[in-house]
Amino acid sequence: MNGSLADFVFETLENDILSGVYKRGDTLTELKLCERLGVSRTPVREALNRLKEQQLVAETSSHSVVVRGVSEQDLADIYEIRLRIEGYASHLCAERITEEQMAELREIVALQEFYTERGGASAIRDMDSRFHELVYQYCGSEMLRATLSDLHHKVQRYRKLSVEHPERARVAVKEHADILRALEQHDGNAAERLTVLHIENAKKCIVSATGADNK
Amino acid sequence: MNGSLADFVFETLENDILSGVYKRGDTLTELKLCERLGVSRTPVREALNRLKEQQLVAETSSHSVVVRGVSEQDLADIYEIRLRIEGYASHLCAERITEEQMAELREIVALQEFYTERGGASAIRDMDSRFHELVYQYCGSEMLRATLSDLHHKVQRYRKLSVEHPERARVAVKEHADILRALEQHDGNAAERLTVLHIENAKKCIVSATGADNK
DNA sequence: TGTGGTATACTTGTATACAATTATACAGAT
DNA sequence: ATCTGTATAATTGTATACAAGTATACCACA
Repeated sequence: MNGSLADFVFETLENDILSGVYKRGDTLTELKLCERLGVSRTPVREALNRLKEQQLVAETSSHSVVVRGVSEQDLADIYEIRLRIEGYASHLCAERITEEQMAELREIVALQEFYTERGGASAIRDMDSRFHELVYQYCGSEMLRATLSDLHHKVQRYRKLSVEHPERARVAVKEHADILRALEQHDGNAAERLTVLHIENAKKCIVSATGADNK
Repeated sequence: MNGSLADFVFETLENDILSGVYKRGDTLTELKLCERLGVSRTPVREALNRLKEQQLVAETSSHSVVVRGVSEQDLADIYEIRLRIEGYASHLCAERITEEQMAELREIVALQEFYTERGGASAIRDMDSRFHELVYQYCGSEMLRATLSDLHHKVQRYRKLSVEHPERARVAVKEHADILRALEQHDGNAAERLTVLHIENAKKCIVSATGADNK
């Protein structure tokens, strides 16, 4: 482990919340967490504050912290938001991306193809995440990057728990390759259209897997 | 003052950053802030962490905190994002809003009209904020609420510093009244269209005022 | 049995002490 | 003069002590 204790506590609690160790409505008290994790209150407080910012926990009127989690409805809502802005990010990215940055993206997609053939769920997820994060980064809008990164991160955490869909993985990597080509040609419209399609498909897959629905 | 010291420190630093007391690139050290504000490191650390989450400061590789602020480019980017999702929020709101919630919104718009006639820049801004925040809340999507609230808050902080535009205030309140009517009739499409228009106009105004541009 | 009040324990907010890491300044060598 | 190594100072990470507020349990009383 390399990061700070606050990072460690944050990641532990994040996992515990998303994997159901703590259920929605449970209340977290600093001292009990200290005892369980073997650290002092300072890193625990920092972790709790970060969880608050990320909406994974909420604060009651009397300053106690209760678990909120990410509901299936949240997940559906996140996709609805991404549908409306992630295409724009790809559009900007196509207009602004440099050759050096393109090389990085190509590398990621190649690796993703490799792991999809070879099998390796966590590596596939990693490559998937990195592809999206790089597009967010190279779109040149820091606000867009921060917003999308936050939403994407929430989905990733959720997906980590669900069973992977090998068929979806194969299609997803192909969709990434399509987007890559559009970025390569600096074709903003195509990149946007293909990205929206990609999100729509991802949404369908995860919504049918979890049973969440927006209607 | 009612909130915690951490709140106080956060608000103070937020204002100081946006009003130029601290300029982009300045490095903030905990101890100096403690001395200046007369509090201990604990609330200062919490405030700095919140500023990090909000991208108002950034952390260097060696854990020191440097001011980032909200650039005019950030502002333009925020409007581009809001253009793409705030209409959706209004659409959902129109479909889901209750009569009780409508009453609240009516009250806000009435007050905004009152202050616009009477003059009172800060009250007008307050009502404007509250109108938008209520729509975010009543759209029923917590993810959308959190995302838009964050973006809107960033803009508000920025606007607090710029000179008010009396003409724009008059038009804005009229646009709110139009949106209100669409919500009243549960007409999602109209609410969406009018909201996009509202954001477009707000963007034009603030972009021309600050000189920021997206092209 | 139910209600109100008080003492107690619990929990969070804040300050501070200590440890570990990182930056700075200065002396000596080349 | 510049570079390098080391000692020192500055800064952050973590733990803990103390204060203030909040909830809880228990008892007296109606």
